[in-house]
This record gives sequence, C-alpha cells and structure tokens, in this order.
Amino acid sequence: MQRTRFGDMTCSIARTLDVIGEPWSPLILRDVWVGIDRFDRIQADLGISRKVLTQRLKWLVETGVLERRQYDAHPPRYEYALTDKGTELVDLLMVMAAWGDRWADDGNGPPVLLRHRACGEVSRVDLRCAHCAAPMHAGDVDVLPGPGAAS
Amino acid sequence: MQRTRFGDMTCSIARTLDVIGEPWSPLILRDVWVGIDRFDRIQADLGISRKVLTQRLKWLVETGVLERRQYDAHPPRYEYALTDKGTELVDLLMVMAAWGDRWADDGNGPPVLLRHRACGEVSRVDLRCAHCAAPMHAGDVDVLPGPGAAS
DNA sequence: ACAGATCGTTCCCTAAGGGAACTCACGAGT
DNA sequence: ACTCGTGAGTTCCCTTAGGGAACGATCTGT
Repeated sequence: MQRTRFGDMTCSIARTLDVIGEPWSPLILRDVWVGIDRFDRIQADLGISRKVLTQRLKWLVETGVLERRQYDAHPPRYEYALTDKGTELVDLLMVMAAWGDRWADDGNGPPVLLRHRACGEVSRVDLRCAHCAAPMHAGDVDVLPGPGAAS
Repeated sequence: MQRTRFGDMTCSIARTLDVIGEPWSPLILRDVWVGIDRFDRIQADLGISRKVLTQRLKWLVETGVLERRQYDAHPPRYEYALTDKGTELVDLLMVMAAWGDRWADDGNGPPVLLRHRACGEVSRVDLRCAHCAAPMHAGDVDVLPGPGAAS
C-alpha cells in the first residue's frame, strides 16, 4: 500500500517500529516466545495469511530478531527462535500485556499470567530507572535532545 | 486493505495492538507526549498523510487514549492530550526507545535522552517485578494460563 | 502408489496508505 | 470590502499491502 519507511527517522521509537511495527509482527514474536515456533503452527494459532506470515518471518530473520533453524534434514524442516536482539523485544511484549490486562480486559481477567521465577509470585512488569531503581513512568522524566538528534 | 481485527483475540498483547498497533499510532502518541499536540504540527513533524492522521486521531480519541480539547473558541481550534490510559502507554514508548537505542542505533547515539527527575541522571527504563523489584525479563518468567484464557 | 505432514508460492480481489488539492471558519492587515 | 494566512479537516485518485484459497515441492510411513 505504499507505506512510509520508519527506519530512516531520527527516532528510536520509529526505528523500533521499523522492525516490529507492522501488523502481526509482535504476535509472531509472542508465539515464538511461548514455543509456537514452526510455520504451520504459527499460521494456525494466529489465523494470519500464509503469504503475510512468510513475509514477516523473512523480515524478522533479516533484521536479526529471529533465527531460522533447520531441525530436521531430510524433509528439510525449520523452526524459528529468538536471538538475543529478539529476546530483548520480549520486554516490549510484557509491557504490552500489562497494559492490555489493565485497560483492555474483556471482563474475564488476564488470558495469561507471568510467574516471576526469582520470587515465585504471579506478577507483572514495572518500569524502574536503570540508575536508581525508583519507578520511572511518563511523568517522571524530562525529554532532552541527545547526540543523535537531528541537526 | 481488509485487515484482521485484533480486539477480539484472547490475548492482551493483541488487544493492546488493536488500540495502537496500526502504523503511525505510536509515533502520534510520542508527539503528543512531547508537546506536539495539534493537527498541523503533528502532520508536519511526522510527514504522515492528513487523511490517515485524521483517522488515527479519531480512533485514539474513541478508544480513550487521547482527549480532544478545544483550546480556542472563535476560530475553533483543538489540541490533543493524553488521558490516564494514554499516559500509561508511554511506558511502552519508553521501552521501545530503549530497545531502539540499543539495537537500531545509526552510529550517532540516541536521538533523545530521558532524565529521571527523581535521581537527576540521564537514564533508561528497566523492567522489574512489581512484587519483588528484581529484574524481570524474557527468561525470568513462566507463562501460565490465566482466568481469561480461551476455554 | 498414495495419503499426510511441513513449508512455502501464486493468484485474484479488496481496502488501506500517500499525496495533493480543496473546503470551511475565522482573524488580521490595508 | 478584499485579500491573505492559519488551523483542522475532506475528497479524490493511484498504488500497494493484506486476506483467502488453491497450488507446489519434498520427504515419510504403509
């Protein structure tokens, strides 16, 4: 449909969207994260068109978020796995899930729960400052131009 | 283009994507967050088509993420502001920015910096467990079915 | 030989995005 | 009174991306 490329913008949010901003991409990552990692199973789980799934997987592999691995030689069979780069995107998925749980509940409660292995509790993510570990949300920050800002 | 609706899926990530998953929506939120809050200025800043901007703003207002406020009566003029629901989506933007800074740098460093007011340091967000405050990332959790899981 | 599984391609159709021109309501300058 | 400028959208046409379903390739088990 003649879509504007986000990758060249001077904005880390836009550059992230360039990688996973297209429809379906985050859901594909979610599936791979929870172990639905083969073409047909992702297709069946999401109900995505096979054509689009092909395109998305190819792009996600190209950008280094997913890795395509042959798990069986003679009928060549492939599975997809998160790279380190992709694993860090799961942060994003967990924040999305937390927001959806809070603001887009259909009345039945959360579809999935996350248990934090370190403390054993069913929990959710919270954003903290990487420096002082105090909460860090929209109102707690000032936005400043950085070194990569547009001239 | 005949797009699958995500809102009815049994998945909080999909339901979040239903609200801000379309191209441009996160960037519109970012603009409003940093104070670019009027139609023409958003349009100029992003280079988005006016038609699509109209649609996105309408949807974001409908879903309660943005609020449309008349700030001047006689030539009726409007501005957009984040609601509480929208303000919590900024969490998502900050995580996107952190990922983009780390994995999609163009070599010039981050375009913007976030200064945490509580400690005064230029910092970034980190995900912690809402229960025990220890780090909580992809490998630190078990995914369990919740009460709203598909039957 | 034939069904079955896996992983895609190819085709057509519809609808969404891009871009530019147009509208409408007002306010200011001369 | 007339023109110019501005904010906030609308409307129109064109291209392209997504949906859906059929088709293809490759190997296994029986």
